[in-house]
Amino acid sequence: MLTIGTLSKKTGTKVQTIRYYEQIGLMPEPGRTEGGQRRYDNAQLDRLSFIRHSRQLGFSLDAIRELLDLSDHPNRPCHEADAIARRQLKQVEQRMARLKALRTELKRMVHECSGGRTGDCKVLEVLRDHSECLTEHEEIGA
Amino acid sequence: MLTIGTLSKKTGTKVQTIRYYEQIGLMPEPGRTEGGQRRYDNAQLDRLSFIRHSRQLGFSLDAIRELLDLSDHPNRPCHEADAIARRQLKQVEQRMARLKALRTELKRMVHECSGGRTGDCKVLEVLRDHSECLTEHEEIGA
DNA sequence: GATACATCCTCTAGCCGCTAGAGGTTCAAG
DNA sequence: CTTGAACCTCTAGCGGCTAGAGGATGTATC
Repeated sequence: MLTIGTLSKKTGTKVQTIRYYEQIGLMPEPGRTEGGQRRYDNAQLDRLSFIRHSRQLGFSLDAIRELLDLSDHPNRPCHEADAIARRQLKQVEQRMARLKALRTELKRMVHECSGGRTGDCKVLEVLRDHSECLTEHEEIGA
Repeated sequence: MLTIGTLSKKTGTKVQTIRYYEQIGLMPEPGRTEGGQRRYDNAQLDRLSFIRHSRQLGFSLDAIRELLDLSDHPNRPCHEADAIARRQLKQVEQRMARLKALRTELKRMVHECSGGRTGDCKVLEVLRDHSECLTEHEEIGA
């Protein structure tokens, strides 16, 4: 049986985060000692590893909830899991495309800065005037 | 003089967001009508455009605060603005590198899914077992 | 058995950058 | 003078944690 601290170290998850996952129902309520401290078993270690690994791959907690559910039912068809992963892949690709455009613009800004006064600074000038940009980059979130 | 709604449309910023920027001191307090409604001038329109454009390029509100401050003092040397932009560029490049690794992994997962039962699903298998991954992808945030 | 002290507990509040909604007021057109 | 769109303030919520207060427990050592 593992304490929350041990689980924390083994999975690289902060103690508070583990408790948070329990609170939102992503991790099950573990057993407790007489004094009320949490004790975990290996199934729970595996579950947390799954969650963490999924987070590292960028899945949202909601997506992970679905994936865990699928993982808990090995006889269901797996196209749903596949769909979730494809969705995630698509998102990653969209974000990459956006970042690529941003990088281009930032590089140009930085290269053109001649190191004089802020009044003539190309960086600030570009920020002031979107029409100096080569690309559109409308979306802000994500 | 512009109403907040007009300013909103001109800059593509939601009304609440404009008020939020005022609240956190990023936008100055505008003039008011007798009845208490906000009225903006062109300087404020420019400022908001600057903010929005910077956001589109991924700058944090804190970074934008610095940039605005620099922009307000045209006689200072501009290496600070340059440094902020370089920092931002670096961040973008790091995020791109991370996303690239994620994309590789996700692609592999999706390609290897044979469409059977979840019990044999490659997607779920990879999530269960990090050692099946080709790349490390440790960081979660950002 | 006492003591020390690391780890655990719950609870609340905060981070970023907004966004939504309730409930009420003002402005401008007709 | 009435309508109704747009405005006002205020509070609370999103995701995904993170930090800290203030107190209880567990384990190793004497």
